[in-house]
Amino acid sequence: MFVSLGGMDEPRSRRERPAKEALTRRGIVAAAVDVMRAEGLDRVTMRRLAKELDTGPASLYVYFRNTAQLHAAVLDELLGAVDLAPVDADGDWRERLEAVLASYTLVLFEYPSLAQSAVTARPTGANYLRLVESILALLDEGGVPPGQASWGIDLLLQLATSTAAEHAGGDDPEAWDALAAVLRAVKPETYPRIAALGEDLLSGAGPDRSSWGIRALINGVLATPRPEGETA
Amino acid sequence: MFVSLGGMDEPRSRRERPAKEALTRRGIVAAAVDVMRAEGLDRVTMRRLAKELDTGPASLYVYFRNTAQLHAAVLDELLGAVDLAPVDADGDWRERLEAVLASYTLVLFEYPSLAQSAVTARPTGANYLRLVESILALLDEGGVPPGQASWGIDLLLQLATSTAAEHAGGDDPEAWDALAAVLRAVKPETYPRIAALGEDLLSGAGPDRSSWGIRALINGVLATPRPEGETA
DNA sequence: ACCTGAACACCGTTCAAGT
DNA sequence: ACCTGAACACCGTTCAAGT
Repeated sequence: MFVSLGGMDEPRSRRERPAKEALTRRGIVAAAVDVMRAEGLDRVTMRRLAKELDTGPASLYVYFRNTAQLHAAVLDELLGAVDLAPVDADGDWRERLEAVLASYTLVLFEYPSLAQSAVTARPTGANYLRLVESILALLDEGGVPPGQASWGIDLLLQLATSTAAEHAGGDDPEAWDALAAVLRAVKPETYPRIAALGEDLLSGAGPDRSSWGIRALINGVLATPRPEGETA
Repeated sequence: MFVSLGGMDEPRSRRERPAKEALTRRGIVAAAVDVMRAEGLDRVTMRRLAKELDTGPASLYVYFRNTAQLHAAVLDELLGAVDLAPVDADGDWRERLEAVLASYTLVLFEYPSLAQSAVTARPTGANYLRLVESILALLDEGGVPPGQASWGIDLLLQLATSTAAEHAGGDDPEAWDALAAVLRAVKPETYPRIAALGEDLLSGAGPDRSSWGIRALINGVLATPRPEGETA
C-alpha cells in the first residue's frame, strides 16, 4: 500500500471518496457530519449514510441501535466546538457560566433540528461529559449546593437545548407571522392580559432574550433549595 | 337522509365509520386525536389520516401546511384537559402557578412525542391562548413586572414542554441504563465533579425533580430584571 | 376554493444468509 | 462478531386535473 501500482498519479476523486474502508463507529459519525453539513440533518438517514459508505443500511445497525442514537453521536461530535475557555477565565462565575451556555446554544443554532432530537436523546460522548464537568465546576465555584447543582445542570442544558430546538423546522417566517397575527387579533375581553402585553410577548432579539432566560434560570437554581429528605 | 332506505337496521359499523363526511379542519383534528389514542402519534400521518377519512393525502394540505402544523392542532385540542382551576383558587400564587404548569406537563406526558414536536411548533389555538392568559394572570398577581412576565411565560412553557418531550422516543430503559453506566464508569481524574456527584446526577423521581425545576424557574423569572432599554 | 389520484423521491428496521 | 441484499411496510409533498 506504500507503492503506487500504476504509473499515473491517483486522481483527486479517489482521495475524496475512498473505494471502500472498514466500517467503524468513528468513520460512520464522520460521514454523518459531512452529509449533515452538505445536505442538512434530514439527509442523515441510515439509508443515505449506507450509500455514502458503500454498503447496505443494515450494516449500520451494528454500531447504532437506531437513527436517534446516530444523531446523538453526531451532536457529541459537534460539541467539540463549544468554547470552554470562560471556565478558567477571571470574572464573575455567573457571567462565565452564561458564556459557556451561550456558546453551547450557538453551536446548536447551526443545526436546530439536531437540537430538537437532543431534547429526547442526550449524547453521552466525551465532549458532552467535558461540558457537564465544566458547568459543574462553575456552579461549585459559585457556591451552589451540590444537590442543586446536580439537578440544575440538567435544567440549564435542557433550556439551552430547547431554545435552539425552537428554530428547527425551517424557521418558517410564515409560522411566525401567523403567531403574531393571532396575538394581534386577540379580543381584549376574552384574553385581557395577552392583549395588554401585545407585541411585547414576541419582543426581544434572540440573543437578548435567551441570555436573559439563562440568567433567570441560573438565579433560580442558586436560590431554590431541593426538597427535604433528599441527599446531595 | 331522514328516512331509512332499506328495511333493516343500520349496522353499528356504519355509525362508527361514516361512509363519507365533508372534510373540515375540526373533523380532521378529531380523526387525528382518535388515531393518536389508538395507534400513537407515529401514525398520525397525512397518509394514515387520509385513509381514515376516505380520501387522498393531498386533500389534507388544504387545511394544514404540513404535518407539523397538524400535530400542533392536535396538541391544542389536548390542551383542553389542562386544569386551570388553581388560577382562581386561594393560596400562594407560586404554588398555584406550579400546579397549572404541572397539569400542563402531565397532559403532555401522555404523548411525549407530541411534546417533542411542540418544542418546535407551538400551538396557536384557543386552548393554548387560555393557558397563556391564565399564567399571565398568576404572574401578575405575584407582582412579576410585565416585561419579565412577557419573556418568562415562554420560558416556563418551554421548560415544561421539554420536560415532557424528554420522555419521547419510547422511554427506552436501555438508553437510561447506558447513561447510568457511562456516569458510573467516569474516571475521577478526568471528570472529578461528575464522579463526585455520581448517582445524584440522575436522582429524584420525575415529579419531585420537575416541580423543583419549575419552582427554580419561577423564582428566577421573578428575580431577574430585563436588560435596560427594553420597554414592557 | 376545494378536492383528488397518481407520481416522485424517499424512509426505518428486520430477516436470513453469508464470512 | 460483523456485514450484507433484499424485503416489508410505510412516509411527505407536489402536480395536473377535476368540480
